[in-house]
Amino acid sequence: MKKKNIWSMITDAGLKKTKIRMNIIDLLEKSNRLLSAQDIYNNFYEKDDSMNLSTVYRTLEKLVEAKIINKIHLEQETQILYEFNHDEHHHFLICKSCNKITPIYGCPLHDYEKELMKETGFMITSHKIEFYGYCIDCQKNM
Amino acid sequence: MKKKNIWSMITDAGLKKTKIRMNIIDLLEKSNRLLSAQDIYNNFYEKDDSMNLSTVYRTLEKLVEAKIINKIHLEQETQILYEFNHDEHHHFLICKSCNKITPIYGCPLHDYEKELMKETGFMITSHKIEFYGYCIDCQKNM
DNA sequence: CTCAATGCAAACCGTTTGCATGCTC
DNA sequence: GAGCATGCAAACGGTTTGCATTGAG
Repeated sequence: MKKKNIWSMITDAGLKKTKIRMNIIDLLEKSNRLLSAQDIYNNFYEKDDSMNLSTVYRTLEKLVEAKIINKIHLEQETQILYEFNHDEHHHFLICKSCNKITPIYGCPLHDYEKELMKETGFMITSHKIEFYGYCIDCQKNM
Repeated sequence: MKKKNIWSMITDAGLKKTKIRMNIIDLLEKSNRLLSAQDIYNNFYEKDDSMNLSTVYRTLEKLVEAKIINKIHLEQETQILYEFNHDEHHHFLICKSCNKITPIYGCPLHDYEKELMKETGFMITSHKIEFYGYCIDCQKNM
């Protein structure tokens, strides 16, 4: 994503433009996998960019509030993971063997939720699905 | 549940029969809500039954392994929760206002999983759904 | 008598917080 | 210059572990 676009995401959210925020958004946007705070910290640390774990956590918190990124809490993961928010509803396939996490777009719950709400009176506003199993590669090695 | 049945669940799992295990299974079986290790500890502590948090954790671990109870990791909960295993597939409705957790039986994902497996090649072995929203009582107070 | 179960204290680990300093607006 | 952002160190909170002791089979 262009630098200019990221800057404007930051200012549109009422946040101050700082190099750290810019870099973290950029990293998440380019990443093809979910990243933990520690992953992000390591990434910059390895490049000799000074970075502080607390700052990473505080930055991630702000970016989640601003809906620039999503916070993902998966059952089997000890760490909280983050992804760039592409504004597309999705869930995850999680391989129990290699831990690879694959997003899947599309969602089967729309009608079911309507039905559930009618039955229970509970007002459903969101949901979360995790699928567990084995990815193609791991199936081959089994 | 009868004491005898609980004793046999323990021995069937190859575990030694101890008062603590018996009591924890009994408590979970009688509880109408999910309990954390701390909840369980408190319950006995309040009754002046000596109890140790490490032991609670170790006992819960064993009982989960033995499939006598289920371990439930919910996104918004800081603590891991436990329930007696009634061997009925279910998910949870979670009220964002009062935090009440309501189990719902029945599941809409069966066909969808088949379809997903065909599309992706991923072998799905289990899944987890959490529904978030507002329970009837909290809707009234809104 | 043996090995699993328990109690206690300390460690663990991801995350959060208090406070002093730096930097954006 | 005001107030948000950052760095550092310490705290936090749920959970786990090491080790000595107890107790079930």
